[in-house]
Amino acid sequence: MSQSAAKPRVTSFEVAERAGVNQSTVSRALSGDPSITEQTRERVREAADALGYRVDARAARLRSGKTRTIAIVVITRPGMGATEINPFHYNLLGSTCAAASDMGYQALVSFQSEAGHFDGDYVETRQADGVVLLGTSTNDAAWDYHHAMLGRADVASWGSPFVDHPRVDSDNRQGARLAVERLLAGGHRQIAFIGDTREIQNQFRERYDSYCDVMGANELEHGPPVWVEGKTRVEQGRLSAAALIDSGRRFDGIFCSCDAMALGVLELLHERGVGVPDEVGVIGFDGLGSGAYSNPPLTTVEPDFRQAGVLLAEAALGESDAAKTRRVPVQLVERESVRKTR
Amino acid sequence: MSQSAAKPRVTSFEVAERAGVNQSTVSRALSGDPSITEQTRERVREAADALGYRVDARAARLRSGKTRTIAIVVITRPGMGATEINPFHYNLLGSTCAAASDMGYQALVSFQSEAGHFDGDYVETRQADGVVLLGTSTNDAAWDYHHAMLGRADVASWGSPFVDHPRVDSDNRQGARLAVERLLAGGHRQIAFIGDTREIQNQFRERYDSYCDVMGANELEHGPPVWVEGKTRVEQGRLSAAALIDSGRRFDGIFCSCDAMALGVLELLHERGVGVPDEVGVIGFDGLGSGAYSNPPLTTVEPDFRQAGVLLAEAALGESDAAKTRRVPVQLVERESVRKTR
DNA sequence: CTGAAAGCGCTAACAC
DNA sequence: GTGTTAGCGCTTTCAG
Repeated sequence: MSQSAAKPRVTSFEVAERAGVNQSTVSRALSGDPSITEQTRERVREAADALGYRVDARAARLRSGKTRTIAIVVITRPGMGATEINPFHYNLLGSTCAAASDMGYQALVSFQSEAGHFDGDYVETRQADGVVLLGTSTNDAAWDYHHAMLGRADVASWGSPFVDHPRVDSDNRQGARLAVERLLAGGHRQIAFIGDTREIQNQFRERYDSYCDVMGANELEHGPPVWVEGKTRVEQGRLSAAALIDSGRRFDGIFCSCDAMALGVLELLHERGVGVPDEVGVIGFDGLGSGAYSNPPLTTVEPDFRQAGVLLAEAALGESDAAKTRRVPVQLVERESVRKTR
Repeated sequence: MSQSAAKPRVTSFEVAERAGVNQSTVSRALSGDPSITEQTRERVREAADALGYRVDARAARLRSGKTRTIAIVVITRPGMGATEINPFHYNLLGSTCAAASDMGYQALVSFQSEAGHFDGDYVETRQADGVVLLGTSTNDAAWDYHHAMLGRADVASWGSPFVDHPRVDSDNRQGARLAVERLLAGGHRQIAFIGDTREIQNQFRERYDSYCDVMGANELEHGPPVWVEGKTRVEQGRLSAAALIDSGRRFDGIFCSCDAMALGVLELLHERGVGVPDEVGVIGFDGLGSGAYSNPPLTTVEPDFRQAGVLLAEAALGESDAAKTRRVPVQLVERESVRKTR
């Protein structure tokens, strides 16, 4: 069929020869160096087009010392398929890629779940100028592996289970406030918090603390966090809701620490014949798309993903003060799992 | 604080000196060349560790002529945020990244929506060995831009609106068969098809054709495809379902060309007081996670995403016959939008 | 089994 | 404004 000869790569030298200029002039002309005459640049361009020449990015980067690339590692759990990854993390991934692109950077992405395949040395090996870590906080081996780099100026992260380093995160306190106040506005008074607040779950603890504050400010009692272990967040939500009901504790509202759990809560409430939002109002956190189709559609607190991507990319590229935690603004997404305000 | 001097990069020459060997020996030792004595390799390794040496990937790739990278471009629509991207495409993206990783490749990912930012020249610029194109088929400008590369041996795609090239796709005929036969098994007889079957929508037309075949084989009448334009697939589903009801045509089952539309269909049916699955059975296509939380949970046809990723990566790397369309096996995911079989 | 030498294709000082 | 000259850091013949 075709010739078995290796593709004869066209180099800048050939372009130079055809355009009748020096090779370095080709480089300058094509990279937009202003000191090149428009006329020369045009001649070079023509020669390049005629030859089908394209700059070899590897050589350009080696010589220039730059990578113009940002690495994004998404932590998942062993055995987890692409469909089981939390959509929240996909959103973060998409936003970070977009932000990187806007900043003129490429995105090298890697899904990591198992020991032996962990890798965060993108900067050391000169593959990227910075790295963004995100994904499930429930893969200890993965986070342990990456722990050491979490303080670096060229590393940004979202959702790390550690508390000893700066990060990018939702404005959890404000989000919880929005949620609880909305529940109150709907006439819900006995509001329970469902979520894991162990020390390492910093985000959830911040949401819980803020929930307690808002309840207190309204002279209402807050309860202890309700949380039952389960394989997935959805299952944790189901189990927690069941435990809450079975505990006999009275409640007419639930603030869930995340949407995936809220979806499980909604399922269980439905199965137990508890009406939402009439008997019990429910609000989640994360802005999951699935919540728009749940029964009933889930009211939730959504972070500004675009902004999240920007902050993550900037932090990884050292364009912001990496020494402090950055907060992403949140907003309430009204759907139908809370009673209407009058 | 720290010294303002540029980071003094450690090279293989310094490692060589410390280990008392030649620079080329360092390269061989570290790359696992079997001709190096275990003893020498160990000495080199120690020196490298002591100096914090890491191979510069840019230099290694330039010299070796390889990239060990696959580019993945996800086509979206202008103005679309990360949360609005169809989860189906995220799943495909995740699977392709995973497959690439398993094959020893990196993944360079790029979300593209607007003219001026389109780019598919990853192979020409030696940034990747192949490219995978996926995403929404409803961005003409983007696909027109990429059209020319769709036939290449180093390019694979999913969901292109063009019909003049091989691709990777679900086994649409088999999927439609599974769906319709399941509806039939649930006692649904008057089954309508909702979806866009214009020529360029090859996937949907295949699903429609297969639906017709199965209906015919069961001596049942098939109807014309029902489809109403709308901004999003969900809206299209809502509008189409409304149109179907308003047409007065009798139906007790709906096979939807995709889950996003099915979710809209479910919403509208609920609003109109039509019971699912008792009065009308509904099945979608794509295996969207959101379907698990819809009202009722949506029975659907799901492609094997893992396999999809493998086929896409292989096709992009020329490891399979790029000249022919590859089919990804599908399976029925039973949820609750169809009547139980007896 | 290891050393010597070449050079991947480009960018960037430095000349003129 | 353009040419000359190095050399980025590595892999890979080719010797021995």
